[in-house]
Amino acid sequence: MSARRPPKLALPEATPSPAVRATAASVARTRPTIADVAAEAGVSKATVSRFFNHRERLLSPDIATRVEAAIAKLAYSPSPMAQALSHGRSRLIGLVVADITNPFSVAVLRGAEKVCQEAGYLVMLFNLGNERERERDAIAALASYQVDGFILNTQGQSEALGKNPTDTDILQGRPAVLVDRRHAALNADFVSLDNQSAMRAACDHLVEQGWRELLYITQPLEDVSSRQERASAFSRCIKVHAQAVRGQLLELGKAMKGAADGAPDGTLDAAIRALRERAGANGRGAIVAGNSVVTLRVAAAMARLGWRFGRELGFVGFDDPDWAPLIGPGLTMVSQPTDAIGQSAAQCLLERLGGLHGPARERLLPGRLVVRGSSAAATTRPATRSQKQLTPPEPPECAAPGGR
Amino acid sequence: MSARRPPKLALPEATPSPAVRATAASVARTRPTIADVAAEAGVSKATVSRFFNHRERLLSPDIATRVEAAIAKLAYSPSPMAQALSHGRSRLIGLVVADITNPFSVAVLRGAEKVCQEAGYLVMLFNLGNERERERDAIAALASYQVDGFILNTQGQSEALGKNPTDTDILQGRPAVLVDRRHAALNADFVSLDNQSAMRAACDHLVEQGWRELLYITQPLEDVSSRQERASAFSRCIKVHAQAVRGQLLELGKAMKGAADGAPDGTLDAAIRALRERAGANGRGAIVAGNSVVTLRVAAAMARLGWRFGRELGFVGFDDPDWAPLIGPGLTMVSQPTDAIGQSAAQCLLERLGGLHGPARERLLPGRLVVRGSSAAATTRPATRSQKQLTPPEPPECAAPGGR
DNA sequence: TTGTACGCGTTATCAG
DNA sequence: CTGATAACGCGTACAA
Repeated sequence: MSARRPPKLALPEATPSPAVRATAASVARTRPTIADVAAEAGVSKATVSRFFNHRERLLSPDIATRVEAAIAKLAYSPSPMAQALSHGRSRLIGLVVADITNPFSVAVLRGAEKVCQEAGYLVMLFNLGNERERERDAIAALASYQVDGFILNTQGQSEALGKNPTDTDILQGRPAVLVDRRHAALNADFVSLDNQSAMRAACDHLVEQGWRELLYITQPLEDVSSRQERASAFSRCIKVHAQAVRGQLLELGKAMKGAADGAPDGTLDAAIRALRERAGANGRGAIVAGNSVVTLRVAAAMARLGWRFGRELGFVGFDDPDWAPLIGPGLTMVSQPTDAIGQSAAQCLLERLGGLHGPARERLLPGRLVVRGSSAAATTRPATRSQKQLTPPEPPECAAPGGR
Repeated sequence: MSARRPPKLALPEATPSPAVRATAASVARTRPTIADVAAEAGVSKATVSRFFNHRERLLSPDIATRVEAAIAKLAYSPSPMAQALSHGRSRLIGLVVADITNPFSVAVLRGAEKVCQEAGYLVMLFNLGNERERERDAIAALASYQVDGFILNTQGQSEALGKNPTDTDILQGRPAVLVDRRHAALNADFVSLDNQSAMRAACDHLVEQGWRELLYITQPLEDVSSRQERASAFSRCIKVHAQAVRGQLLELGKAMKGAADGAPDGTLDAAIRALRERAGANGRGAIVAGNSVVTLRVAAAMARLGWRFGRELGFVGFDDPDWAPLIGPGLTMVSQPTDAIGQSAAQCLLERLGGLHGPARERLLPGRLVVRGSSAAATTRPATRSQKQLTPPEPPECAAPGGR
């Protein structure tokens, strides 16, 4: 509204405006256009356009250099907006994230963004803030900007999409890659941790170290495929080791939107206590946490109880945040190749954008078990440490350190 | 190249193509255009356009409803791309982040994105990955998409910008808001933590609790204004308390790009040891960490030494990550109002976009000191705990828990 | 109050 | 090999 270029007068044969602007462009308030370059080089717009797009088709070296010079002089670069309008591709990639607060999502985002940037794409970000109803809006908003493709890390399984018949079109026929969470109604490539194998590695390790009573703690399964897959993988592991270990699953309540969800804390504490009791006095109960959010809550619970990982209870968690080595004796973690996941997703998408057709692909990347103190052999020291603390000192009331 | 709409034939008076497409649009592969709506409603494109933009100007109720119906029927929404091209505004906001890995940046991003979305803007994200040379490219790339404004959280002070004369134009005259880090060459609004007061609160607290030998640890000051401000604020605090405490500053070496920067760890350990020796046997040495990255490294060092916060050394850090309560006795932290910072930045920008002129503004938000165990009174127990551990057991070599 | 025609910056088609 | 010219989808003076 302020520094907008004054509309050109519609004088039929006045001095051609582009040229005018080009020469007067010494103090140009606006980016040079292809017309400016054309005028500067004394050629037509089409020629300049060809210089960029159809370089293979010979344009006489003479003219080519003239155009090149003009481009350099004016520091011209094509407007992606106009290109999108005309040519149909925006060189934009829409990225929808369920919760930007989740370090996993950020790590993936990072990997994906890197690849996209290197390929000349820009990322448009939409954060759902854990409000899954907004998924439709997010995709629609992105689509309205003509994004060339989508990378989706969202909850929405069947619910949000698929009801409305027009939903099939929601992607506007543009390719999409799903990350970490499958999407029933969408046929798209899928990239994720190999949850099955990862869980297997975690459980095998615990069993091997002598932990015998396992508890898997997860956020609400809801429609989130990765949570479901890990949970069922856990069950399967328990079955495999049936003669040696027992297992149980705890699904945390939904976190109240932003609230400190106080009640669940109580149930979490109780569940942990119960685990220890089930395991008996030999200290062979261990927790498996479904992701870093759960890990955080479990660690807080342990602090409240005055317990220490690797002593009262064993522990393995999914994700490997920076701080995992610093909690207690260090937390044993299944490290996800987040960067690779993000990069892989972006590459998948780029391949599709490059014209690759065919059925939806699935790319499962292996996790890596990072062993630290929290899962150290349970059998070697129950008599020493655990027994000693069998009845742990009552935690100093609620004067817990975390004054949140 | 594949499913592109076939170019309309240039038949002078053939059946008007929009209408054709509208009726055949039952299986439309492309979004409806304003022409489709116009045809459907039996009015001109201009009328439909007016329906959106100049609602106040009377459009006969009759036609208004017809248009409305057509819009609803076709599920039409204007193309922001075309609008941007024509009208000059894209409803896009460019967000440049120095390092998306930094939780602080993410938290700010979150707050900003929320406000932007609510105001109908979409965020285009560009992550610098700590490569400051890319700042120019980032801004240029975003500008090429006609973003209406910028939110910048980048290192670049004078270096990257300001040399090239065209750099003044780099923002294309579009408003920008700087977050956390000032930018010498840019005149733009600035939103940040009130570093001066925050540091003051941190130091006062430590002094009050009896810590007497302070060490401020920061990432390389380089050109990052927030680091510089905190460092000088620290010096000032030391001066204020000169008769009671002594202070020193440690600037960590640049982290090797992605590497485990092994060497600096050694110097960090040495510095911490030296601090404790300076403080003497009364255990009154305390660390102040400039942000959560430093906190992480310090915590790792403490683990290597076998020391515990609040016992061998006191601690206060900037930023308040989730895991702060879980390290040792809980870490005392200066919590930044990250969400508010992000929101405030976005609001600043929206005001500018709304036409607000005037000189660059500066908005400093207060931090909040969250007291936990790591800074608990130093004077009450040096004789008990600290003395006992005066010569800490040599750490078990480099078999540190963190197998990174 | 509504319709017509043009421009925004590019690309693609079709003559030359 | 190069130059007009028509889209792309929309906003907006200008005319009706």
